[in-house]
Formats: sequence, structure tokens, C-alpha cells
Amino acid sequence: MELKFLENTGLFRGIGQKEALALLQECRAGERTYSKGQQILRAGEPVRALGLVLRGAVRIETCDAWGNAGVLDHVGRGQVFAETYACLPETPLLVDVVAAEACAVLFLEVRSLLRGPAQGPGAVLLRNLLEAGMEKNLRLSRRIFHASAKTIRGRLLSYLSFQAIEQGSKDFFVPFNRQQLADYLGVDRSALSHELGKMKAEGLIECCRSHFRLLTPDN
Amino acid sequence: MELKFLENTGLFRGIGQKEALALLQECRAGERTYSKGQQILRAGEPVRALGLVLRGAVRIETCDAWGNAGVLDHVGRGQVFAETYACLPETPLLVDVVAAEACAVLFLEVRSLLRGPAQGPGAVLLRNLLEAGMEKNLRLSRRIFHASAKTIRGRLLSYLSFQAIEQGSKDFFVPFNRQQLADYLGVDRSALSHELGKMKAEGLIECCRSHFRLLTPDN
DNA sequence: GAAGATCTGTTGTTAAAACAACAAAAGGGA
DNA sequence: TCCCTTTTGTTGTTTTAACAACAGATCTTC
Repeated sequence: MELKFLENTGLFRGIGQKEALALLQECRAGERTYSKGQQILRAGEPVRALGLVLRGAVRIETCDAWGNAGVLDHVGRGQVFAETYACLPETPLLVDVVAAEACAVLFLEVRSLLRGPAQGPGAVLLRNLLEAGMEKNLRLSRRIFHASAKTIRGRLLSYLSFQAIEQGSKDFFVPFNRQQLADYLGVDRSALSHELGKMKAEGLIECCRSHFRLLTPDN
Repeated sequence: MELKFLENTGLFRGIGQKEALALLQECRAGERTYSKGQQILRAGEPVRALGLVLRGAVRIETCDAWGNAGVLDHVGRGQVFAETYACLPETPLLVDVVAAEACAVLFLEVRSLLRGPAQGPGAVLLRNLLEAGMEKNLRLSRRIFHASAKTIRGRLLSYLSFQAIEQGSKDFFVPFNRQQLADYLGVDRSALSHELGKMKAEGLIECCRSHFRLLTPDN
């Protein structure tokens, strides 16, 4: 069942199945499934547990006072979300979490591990959580970085260049559709399409839907 | 000396002076001082140690390929920076760190704690680091949140409202000058001043330099 | 206290992006 | 296959912010 899978997640890395089982109990683990588009966590709610994505993927969104949605992040299989709030539970959630596709999520109340003695498998899990948190940190920093260019083209170039490096090829897919990419970069969708069109016309890139290819002098 | 101070930082909370001393050694602790404006870490550098601000404050900036600077964060006394990179040392730094004012920084190579057995004061420090990371995470999320509004006014209202709530008063100071605030919100400085002028004229706020007062119907 | 540097507000011009509306294309069920 | 929904590209208009230049205020340093 899922224990096999847990071992391969960042959160449970280095923790045996026996210890994992004990930890699951200690954290009052509970699994829930969601259909595409279903709301998983709502802004303003208090959050006790972090979510570990067992299947599918979830999307972190912000919904401002006027109802405009914006994509903050995309969390896939084996990754965690809401861990910030699970560790600092006084803080009300400021985002919404929705199922990007049909998915299953394991909820873990890791807060209890922060209180007890600092040792054993619980300490290993916290250590893993630390690394996960740092990685998320990096993702947030990058988003800020990409959105800090002042023009749409600047943001696109920043984002696409980074994707190319990360995926190790100038030919790659982005995990967003146009609307989501626009939200991620904080720009208007039609303006984004427009800019992509211009960049295609100028021979900077090729793209079709979520497939991109960067055309630099050296290829 | 500084041990007294360490005990009151988030990072060393719950760790006695004796254990702290041992940890300092284990992490090859080293203190350095900087004058205002001096560069502490440079983008692209590999980073082994996190920085704990003992005195003064530092600023996290990004400097893009065209040399435009942008403020990412502001880190004060007792807080840490570069912890992300210290925990994930393969990752090259993508920001610059400069002294916001004269300051002293303690560098700690916490990476070694991630390798050893998960117990004792080292585990406590990691736990504290986890919380610090989560808080920083929250700060980054908020910045994204504030910068996600599409108009300058929207960003200002988002940021100022939040400051008022956080500082528990509609009368408060922001930790930035105009240029830094503009960078933080990702807008042009003069446009920011202009918008603030309009908001003053409309009776929404009062402000002078970094002092602000929100004028809502109920006061 | 004076001189230089820095910070701030103001204005006008220009460039860019938001917005709105629509048609074409792609995808998903029945 | 056909119909309906969603996604995407395109265009034109309007709003907004970037940019540049400058004068007055404030701060620093000698």
C-alpha cells in the first residue's frame, strides 16, 4: 500500500516502514481524496496538518478581496503543502488550496513533533521537513525573482530561461496553461499571449500551448 | 558577551549556554562586522553558512543582468538569512546581501548538523531553524501576495493594511525608504510617490517619509 | 553651520499593459 | 461523430505605470 510510496518521498526519506507507521499514528495521519477543481483548504481557516500529495497534484491560489484568483504554486506527487501553517498554527491561512487534478492527500499534524523530545524518527522527519521548507523557500524566491522584471517580456525570459536550465533542455513543457502562467507571472493572460506572439515573430522562441523551445544563436 | 544574546534569538531558543558553546564550535562559528552599505554575500557565490544578525540589520537584494537592484527582504537583529542556501549548499545564491546599517553577523555552518545523528542540542537548533524557515516562508508569501495586485494603489493598500494589522495600529512606521518600498512592491519610485500623493489628497492616508497613518471611516 | 550627498515629491511625455470582445482551435462527453 | 466547454490567439481601446528631469527638503560630514 502507501507505506512503500512514503519511503520515497522527501518527507519520509531515511525512515523505515516500521518507524513511519509509528509516526503516522503520532501525527494522527488521515488520507482524503479530491476530484479535479475541488477545494482542499480555504483561506482564513486554521490549519493543523500539513498535506502530503499521494496522487495527482494541487494548486496554491490566492483569492483577493475582489475575487481575482492568482496561482501561487503547484505541488505534485510526493511533495508537501501548508507545512508553514502546520508548524505555525496560530497563523490563519492566506491562500486557497485546490485540486489541480484528481488527487489523494495525506494530512499529518507534525506540530506534535515540535513539542516532544528532539530525537528518533520524529527528528528525522523534522529534518526532512526542514529541507522541504527550504526548497519551497527557494521556489518562492524564484517566483519573486521572475515577477520582479517590469515588462511582460522580461518576466517571460526570466521564467523560460530558468525552466530551460532546470529541465536541462531548451525544449520543455511548463506545468501551467496560459491563464495559470499569466497568474504566476502576475500579468494579464491576453497580454501574455500577445507578447508570446511577438516573441515568436521575432524568432526568439517557438511555442505551442505548454510546450516551449528557446531559439538562441547557438542552435 | 554574545552568549547571553544568543539565548534570546529564535535560533538558539531552548539551548543552554554550555550547549550553545559546543554548537558554535561544531558549526565553525565566525563573527564578522560590516559598515553600512557593505556587501556581505554576493549572488552566484556558493554559501556554506547561514548568517545570524547580532547587531544592526541586513538587506536582501536582487541584482538582475542589467544591474537593476530590487529589495527582497530586510533582516534585523536576532534573525537569520541565507539559511536556505546553507541547508541546500549545491544551490548558487541568487541574491545579494548588503548591510542596511552597521552590523555584526555570526556565520554558522549548520549543514554539519543535518548529517549527524538526530538528537541533542543540534536537533533543537534544527527545530528552531525549521520555525525560522517557516516564518521566512510566510514573509515571502506575503510579499508575493502584496505584489500580486495589479495597480500601485492596490499594492500599497495591501501592504499598508497588513502593516497596520501587524503593528496593531493604524499609525506606524515602515522599515523602508521610498526607493526600497517601491522595489519591495515592484513599482517605480516616482510613480509610488505620485500615488501616495493622490491617496493623501483623497483623504485615504496621511504619510510623511516612513511614517503612515491609515484614515478609515471609523476614526 | 555650511557644503555636498541623498531622499522625496512633482510634472509631462512615452511606452506598456490591462481590459474587453470575439473567433478559431482543442478537448471532453454523450 | 457531434455538441458543448475550455483554452488560446488576435485586435482595438483605454487606463496605468514607467521613464526622465528637476526643485525642494532632509541628512551627513567636516
